[in-house]
Amino acid sequence: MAAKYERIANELREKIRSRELGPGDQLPGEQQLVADYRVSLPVVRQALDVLESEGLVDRIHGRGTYVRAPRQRVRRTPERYQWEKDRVLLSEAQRGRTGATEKDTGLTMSDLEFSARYDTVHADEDLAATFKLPVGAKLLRRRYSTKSRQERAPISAIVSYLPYDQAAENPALLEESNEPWPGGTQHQLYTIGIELECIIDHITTRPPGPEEVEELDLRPGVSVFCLRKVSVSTTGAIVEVSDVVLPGDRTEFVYTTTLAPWKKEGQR
Amino acid sequence: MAAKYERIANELREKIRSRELGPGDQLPGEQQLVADYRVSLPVVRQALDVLESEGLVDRIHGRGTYVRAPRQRVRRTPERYQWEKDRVLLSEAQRGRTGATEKDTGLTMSDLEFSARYDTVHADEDLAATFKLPVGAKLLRRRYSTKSRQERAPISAIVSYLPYDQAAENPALLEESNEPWPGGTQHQLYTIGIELECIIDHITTRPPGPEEVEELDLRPGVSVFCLRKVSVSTTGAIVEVSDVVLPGDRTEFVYTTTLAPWKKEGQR
DNA sequence: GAGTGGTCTAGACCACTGT
DNA sequence: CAGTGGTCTAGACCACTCC
Repeated sequence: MAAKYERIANELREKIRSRELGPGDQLPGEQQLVADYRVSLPVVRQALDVLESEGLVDRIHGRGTYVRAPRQRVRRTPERYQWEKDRVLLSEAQRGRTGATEKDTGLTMSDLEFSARYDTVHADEDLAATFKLPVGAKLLRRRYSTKSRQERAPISAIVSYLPYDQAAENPALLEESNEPWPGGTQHQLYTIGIELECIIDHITTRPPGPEEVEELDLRPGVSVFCLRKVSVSTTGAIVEVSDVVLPGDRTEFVYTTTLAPWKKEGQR
Repeated sequence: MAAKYERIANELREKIRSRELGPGDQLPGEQQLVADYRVSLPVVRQALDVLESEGLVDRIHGRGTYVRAPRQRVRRTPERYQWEKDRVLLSEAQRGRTGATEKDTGLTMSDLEFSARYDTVHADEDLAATFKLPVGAKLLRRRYSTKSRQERAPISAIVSYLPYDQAAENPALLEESNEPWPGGTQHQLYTIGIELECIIDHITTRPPGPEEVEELDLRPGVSVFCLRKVSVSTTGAIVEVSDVVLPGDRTEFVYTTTLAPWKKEGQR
């Protein structure tokens, strides 16, 4: 009852799972499969479409179809937030020496190409709800892009929002030409008297749009992580919201929850 | 230079993004598009394949192609871990009354269909590294499935691993017939003298296999979240590892990181 | 039954990668 | 150059949904 393309996909998938075809191995050519299974070319291609969308194979034009190897994931932990906060109180020279991206990647400042674009937008329903501001509230939008100079590997694309009136308290914060700001956003907030109490991470996943496939160099079938970072000040106000899009096959989030001890004895 | 199917996909995508076609709206039929764009049927279908894999449209056999509406996401926060820990010290009657799944969903015990299967496996490289045990170490594997009795909606599929020798200290823990255990895993660990110090969540995403598409009722293009939960006892030992697979379009993780205050004054 | 999407054939021609 | 995947045509027939 199963469709022919499903049968072919199933058999090839089984060979991959059983390691008969290991990572990096080449699959039979399309014409070979046409002959093996006595079907037409589009059917074979449809079967390979399935495997590609499951992330099992890579198709390389002019070379062949290969079993995809799992990718090395970059770990992202919330420890960076405390690290960033502690850095705010250092001298400007110390703050300028290195940023959070360098800490993550181990690259130095000179390896990185950094760009920032500022503009103002009005809060849509979603942002308004997150900020607990009315729809249409004026926001400063800051878009950051960091790339490695060597490889054309894009490291991250970040969109950050600040309530406009809050940012305007220090006019220097409205100028994109001041980027990269030594000490980052937490230091920028510090210049207008804001200390962060906590940061709330919201993690979702979704398929990428075509721009993101281009930008993040994603293979077919790979989803992206969306991290929405909500920063809360010690006064309880929501002072920044930022959205980070990360490649789903190269990222891992790690969060540790410490539990309060039982009051009474509980050991045997 | 763009392929015909890409042009069609781009135009339709633009209509969806601009809200000219809103969630739930029907797209033109395939034959209609064939006529509109003067291309063959497979080209139109290829364009729709693209939009489907981007999660923008649903294709319903015999009815039509519709703009997909975003799904309501279920929030998952680590507060449940503390809640589970506190519950361990309650009486058996109190523990039996409700479990973590009910807390999440608001459903009652009688609405839920619970099943558990136990067996033993040997640690592969991945599990061995997580447990910090040698490869091949004996593990008790416990697979849980919880479904709502009304809808055929599967709520979660969980695989949990315990070091076998550790679990064997209380023979009752080796019997799947004792499930559902009042008070859950943390109470089970309590019976062998283990108190949890912290739980470490590792979050990744990947495309689903065909079984998961079936099991979780996933639409094409939707990835799954994989949550690996590592439980550490107060003695520093890794006492449980569990893997949870969640639908990527219906799940959101929320983690709050509280930051230590600056020692000196930092307000203006 | 009318309308819709799902599968399949048999072939053509183009574009990219390697030697 | 040979070998490989990428795009496309012009049809045929089946399967599902709704009236």
